[in-house]
Amino acid sequence: MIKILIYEDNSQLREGLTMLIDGSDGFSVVAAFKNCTNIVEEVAAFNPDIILMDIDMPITNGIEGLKQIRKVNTEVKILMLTVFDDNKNVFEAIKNGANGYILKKTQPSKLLEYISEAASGGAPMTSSVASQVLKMFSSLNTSKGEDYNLSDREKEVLQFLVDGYSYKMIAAEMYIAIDTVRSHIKKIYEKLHVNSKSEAVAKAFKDKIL
Amino acid sequence: MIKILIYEDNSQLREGLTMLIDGSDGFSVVAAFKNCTNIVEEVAAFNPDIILMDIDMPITNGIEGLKQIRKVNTEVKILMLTVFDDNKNVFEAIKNGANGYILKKTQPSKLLEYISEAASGGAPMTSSVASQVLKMFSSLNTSKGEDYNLSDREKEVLQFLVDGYSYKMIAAEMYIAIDTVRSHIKKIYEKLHVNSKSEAVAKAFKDKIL
DNA sequence: ATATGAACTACATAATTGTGTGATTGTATG
DNA sequence: CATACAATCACACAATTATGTAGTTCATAT
Repeated sequence: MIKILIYEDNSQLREGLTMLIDGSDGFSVVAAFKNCTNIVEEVAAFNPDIILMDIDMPITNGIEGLKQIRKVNTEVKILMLTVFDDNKNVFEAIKNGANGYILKKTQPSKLLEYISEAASGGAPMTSSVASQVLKMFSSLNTSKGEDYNLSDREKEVLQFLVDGYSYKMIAAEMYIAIDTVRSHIKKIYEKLHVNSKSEAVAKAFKDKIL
Repeated sequence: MIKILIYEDNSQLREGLTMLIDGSDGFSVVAAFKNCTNIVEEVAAFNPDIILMDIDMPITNGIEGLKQIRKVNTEVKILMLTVFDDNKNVFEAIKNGANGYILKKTQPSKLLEYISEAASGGAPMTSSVASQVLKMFSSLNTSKGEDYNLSDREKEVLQFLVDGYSYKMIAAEMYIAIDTVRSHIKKIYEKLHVNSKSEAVAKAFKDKIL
């Protein structure tokens, strides 16, 4: 028997969900609340397997609720429910350890299926949401491709800059004169089109040089 | 009518898939091949809506096939098919622009559903695969948790540092005296345990402050 | 009510960084 | 062979940054 806890501010939907789920074999709604004000206590008290969490709720929204639970409980599966597959929320939810993200327009039969999947360790997602996730993923990972063709030695120096070394320290580490370090750095700045250490460091991170 | 192209080395499965899909209303298999040696030409010739791509194929594997198509065609939807939801392949496939990732053990009815979803812009995934994707996502993105409790104003200043502003420029942007900027920065350095601009910038990136 | 801390300003000094100009050596590459 | 370029070093000057000490104001929390 899968124990389910529901957070949904719309009372009609809340009751509808409860009836649907409770009326199905193998599923049991242990409680349903209209806000997540006392969510931590409630989760501890009812010890559910799955939480259905509406995102758009007044006072404490679903993302906040998610964060609060995850601070104390990483076990319970949390399915986010929402009307829109809006980019920002999807991202936030995933970052904070949601186990699935489904749209409210999902048909009842599917919903039960999703709950089962989540209970057995899967991550059910409406496919439009999944599509967004994939896009984010591949965009996050694409390197800018920009190539500043730094020489090997210049890359070494840049690495030291990123690691917070002063010119003097770099000179010592590389067994070269401090003026040589200056000279390398001057060249690096030209190639990266910057004119300060911190800009160079920022660019090294942003463009994933090194 | 959704036009489908199949790549699958196992002839039994290839024919099974073809029969299943071709026998369903609204779906049409335009061709099926046992390897992706000439995939670019084939895709150009048949102009399918969806490609079902087996990952585990001899000679040119599915990931390679995927890459080759994506070089010349970003429109066609590509569904990866595999026996295992093995981590590395999932990651590679997503990075290279796959539109979905489903296990071969998926029931036929589901498969058709997945194809439809992909055709309409979704990203169907077996939920166990989705679960992996989410894990990757959150692990890639997990902030170190380190909280340096910078004040709002300090965060603003740090952001300017990251953007390569000098003290003078920051003072101008924030309508405060340069000495105030110094003062904020001193505080920031204390909180981050650094003692130079570039170190602060590096830490801001590394620990995803801001 | 008082203490705490954020935000602000000021002045001074030392250290580091940024920039210009110039030079030598060795290694490729056409 | 000439040219280009990476890597090395040097000197000088200006600008920026780092650090210390010190004070005011305002809001918030104990």
